[in-house]
Amino acid sequence: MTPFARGLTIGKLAALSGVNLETIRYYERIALMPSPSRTQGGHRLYDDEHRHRLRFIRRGRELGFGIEAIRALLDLAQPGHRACQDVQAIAATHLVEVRAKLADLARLEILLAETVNRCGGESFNPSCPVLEMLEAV
Amino acid sequence: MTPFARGLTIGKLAALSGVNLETIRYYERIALMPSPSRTQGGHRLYDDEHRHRLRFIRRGRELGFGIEAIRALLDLAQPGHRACQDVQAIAATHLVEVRAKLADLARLEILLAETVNRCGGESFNPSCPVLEMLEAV
DNA sequence: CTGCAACCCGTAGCGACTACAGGTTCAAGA
DNA sequence: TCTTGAACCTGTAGTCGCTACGGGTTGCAG
Repeated sequence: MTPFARGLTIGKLAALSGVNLETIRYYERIALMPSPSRTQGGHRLYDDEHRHRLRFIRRGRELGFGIEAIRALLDLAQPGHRACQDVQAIAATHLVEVRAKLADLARLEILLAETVNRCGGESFNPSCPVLEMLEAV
Repeated sequence: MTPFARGLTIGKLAALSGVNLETIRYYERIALMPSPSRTQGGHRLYDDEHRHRLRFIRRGRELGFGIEAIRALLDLAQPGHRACQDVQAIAATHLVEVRAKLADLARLEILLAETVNRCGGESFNPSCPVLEMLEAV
């Protein structure tokens, strides 16, 4: 009946945040998450600030940002020196990369779909279009 | 003036195939490429069969197949037991994965583009849409 | 025959986790 | 109060597909 439910265990935080328990420890090891306080026995105890930060990280990962980008974004999100322009620069750079990957993957999909299709088509094909593509001179 | 230009060095093979020299050695280590013959001094010497196989592997990688898939495809491409149906199954599975990634990335692109756009828009925005997205409750 | 580019091997690093192994702590039920 | 066993701890190694390095050897052209 404590008024403030302080002190989430790592397991609870993991369940609550949707981030794997081992990933949380990993984030601490690479100093993306700060070291939380501990029980006398050494178990980690997290508070709301940790939860917010972890949620920020998870969202960043979902948006495809790399760890270092997220580290930078977390810095830029500090109250006091919130720099929207810098944030936008990071996001814009990331967007360019996402679009490049998207284009690559789209090209791949077309090529692959077309080749697989020629395999399963109705017409008689004695050889294998997929192997032909891989073996073509 | 040897009639058969046998015995490509690994460097020549790398240049010729567009596969990194160290990658070729890596493929040998994981037994994706067979061990070639050697000079007396121990330098690798490749022949046409190696070149064909490496080209097959490179094409497979360009199509996004994983190493184990390529290993399976190489087996299925053996003259004697060429199994188009099995090949097609591997390719179809891969296509499903490619499409899943493509869909993920497309969703991501839309979300990211929309958010970044709200940053750079003409309208006055005192806060940062990117940070807002990352911090949203 | 010298010099140096190309090769050799083995190992470690990348990114972002994930999966152990082998031990300790916590908390709920008896 | 004691016991059980789930949850936690640390540290290390594995994943994928390479890439890079260090320190040594070989090959070939001048």
